[in-house]
Amino acid sequence: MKPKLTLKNIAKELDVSISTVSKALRDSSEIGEETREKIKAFAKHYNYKPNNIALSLKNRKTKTIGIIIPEIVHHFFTTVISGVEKVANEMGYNVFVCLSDNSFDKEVLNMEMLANGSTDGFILSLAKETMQKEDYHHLIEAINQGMPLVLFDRVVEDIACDKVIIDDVVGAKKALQHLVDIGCKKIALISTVDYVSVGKLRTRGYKEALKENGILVDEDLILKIEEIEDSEAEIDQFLKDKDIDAVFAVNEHFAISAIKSLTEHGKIVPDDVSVIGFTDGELSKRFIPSLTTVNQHGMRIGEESARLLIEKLERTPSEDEYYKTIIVETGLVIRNSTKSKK
Amino acid sequence: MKPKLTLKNIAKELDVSISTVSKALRDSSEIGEETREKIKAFAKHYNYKPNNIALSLKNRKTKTIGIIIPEIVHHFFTTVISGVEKVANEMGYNVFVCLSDNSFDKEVLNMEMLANGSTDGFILSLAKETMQKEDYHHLIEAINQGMPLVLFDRVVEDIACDKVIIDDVVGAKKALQHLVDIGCKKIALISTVDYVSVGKLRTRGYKEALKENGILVDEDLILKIEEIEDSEAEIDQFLKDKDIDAVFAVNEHFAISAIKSLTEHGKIVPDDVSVIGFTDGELSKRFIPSLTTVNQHGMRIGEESARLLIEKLERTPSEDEYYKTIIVETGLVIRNSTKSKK
DNA sequence: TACACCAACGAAAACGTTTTCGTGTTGAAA
DNA sequence: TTTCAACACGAAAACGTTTTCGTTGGTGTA
Repeated sequence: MKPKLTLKNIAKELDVSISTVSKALRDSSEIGEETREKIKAFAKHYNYKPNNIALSLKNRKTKTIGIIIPEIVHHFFTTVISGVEKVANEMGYNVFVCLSDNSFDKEVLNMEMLANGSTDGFILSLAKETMQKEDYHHLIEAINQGMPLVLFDRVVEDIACDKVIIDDVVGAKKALQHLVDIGCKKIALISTVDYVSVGKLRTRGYKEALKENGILVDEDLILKIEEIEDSEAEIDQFLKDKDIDAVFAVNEHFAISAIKSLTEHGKIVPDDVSVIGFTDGELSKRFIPSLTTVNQHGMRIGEESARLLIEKLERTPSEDEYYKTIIVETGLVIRNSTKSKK
Repeated sequence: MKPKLTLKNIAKELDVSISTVSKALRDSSEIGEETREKIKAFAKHYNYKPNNIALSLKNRKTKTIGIIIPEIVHHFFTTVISGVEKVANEMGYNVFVCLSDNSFDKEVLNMEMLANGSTDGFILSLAKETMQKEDYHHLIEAINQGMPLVLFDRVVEDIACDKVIIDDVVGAKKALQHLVDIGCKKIALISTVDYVSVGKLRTRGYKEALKENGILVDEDLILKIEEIEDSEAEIDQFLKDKDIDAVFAVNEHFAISAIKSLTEHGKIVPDDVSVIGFTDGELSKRFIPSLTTVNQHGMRIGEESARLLIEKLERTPSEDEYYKTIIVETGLVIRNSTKSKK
């Protein structure tokens, strides 16, 4: 294990000063051509690479961004990471991935770890627990420290930062409109509890779409799930002998549980009941019947978030601050869990 | 945006020297109790946190580890990340996640980025392209630089480093034995091309198990898939009017494609044909019929890898080097895509 | 009184860079 | 011969820490 090659080493070896080496490698015109070439040849031969940490310390920027997500074993979030990675790498940035496990404490801890110089900025989707507690002091603190922050997907209105979200309401309405268009009238909703922003918004879209189509909202047809763990039994209990012709679920797991339950109770999907999910994952694509879903475009969300963050990082901070909210459009992917248009 | 609090700032504010502040905060006995308490109170009040970058530079270690994976939108790899994160955080380490997209060039690039001081060591699963090229110079280089390296899942024998793998051969044999035990005799194999180590090993397990049970290996029953993109059509073509009573697939996607194809050609799974997959993901759990699979325990692989790496990082490098290979046992998860024992 | 010793603190180097500001050596113009 | 650029290079500060090694002033002992 040879000692790591540094400017100092090169300088000593070539009997010049450290500054000369540094300048030569950066093609400064201050250095004579002969020495410059000699130094560059030497550096190349011994594969010199400047030490990132030293650079970070000097420049007071690390060229890395941190992303904190509630859980990684979740198709949507992995596509977001994928998008972030992509544009980050294109712009010469590294990505720190941290998991909050939906825990408030871990989220705060992660932010503190990353805020101590490891990272130039954050991309964050809030933990469920955080949204429940409504305690955002760690976000405020980071912003006050001058750390740019981009929230995505699970955001909260009153934090002054950039945001990337999808049109949850519109997305839900698209799904509902499709169900209405194919002739459904008794449409059940399987959602999450209201403090998860997406659950609330999609529920709103569901209700609005129904009203717009002159259908009465029946609260008995709405299920709100707290714990994803035992959702399957809960959904089965809920759907059992309900008189419905469609189900709109706010994620693919709920959608699949619904299909399972319906099938077991002798109903045919999509002939008797049509089912639409949210989040277009592997599951939706490969399930039989394949699922009609609202596509969230996680990759694009990641890309936009990273772009937003890096843009802010590379601007002079003197320019007056303003924050954007980018809304990534959802799309409806029509597959086999819904009837075809009549 | 107030200027970041540093030792220097505190020192000036309290009219002591930088070293005094540093020592006070680290509870050195050199500092008188009065000043010590004063400094600690000040630091706490203004929420001083030492700058990570400066610490890294000073200590020549970053307390972060890098993990490079071929693709993130893949249940197995996300569980591995999850495992790595878990033990890394427990030990006070951060995790850099990088994606190689199965590209050799991106893998090399990622390693170079991380090797320049950003990271104390690597956890890596090789890109498909790398295994095909059999070019491992970047690994060798990293090791020579004194960067500990742990390979997992897709490993290559002759690199001197720690490895965490599963017993692919044994896992495949477990699956095959189960198929034989429930009375299957004409068992097809859907695998990947041989340069992907896991494909080769699972194929070997398949063949060995057949031989041990006195069944002839029929090469016509073996399909090797190059491109995952159009695997569905390829599998359908392959299975169409084959006379078989079981399929063993080296991942869940192939398994599901097989079930689809079989079902479309009028065969019932599992009554007519039993299907076993490898990698126990969401898909396997929720598909109908749910899939019998070989469970790879990605989480444990991640945990073991991180433990191995950190152990090496925290040992004095003087101790004589030796490398471990940890084999994480696979388990057979029996669900509904295989007949019950006769 | 002289000496040693201890407690409490500060100066400075080091980690590996970049960059500003010298400084010494040329060559040519006056 | 003197003067002055231009050229080629080096010294040193800075980024924020930790740590080694002083340097004080005061106290106790012979």
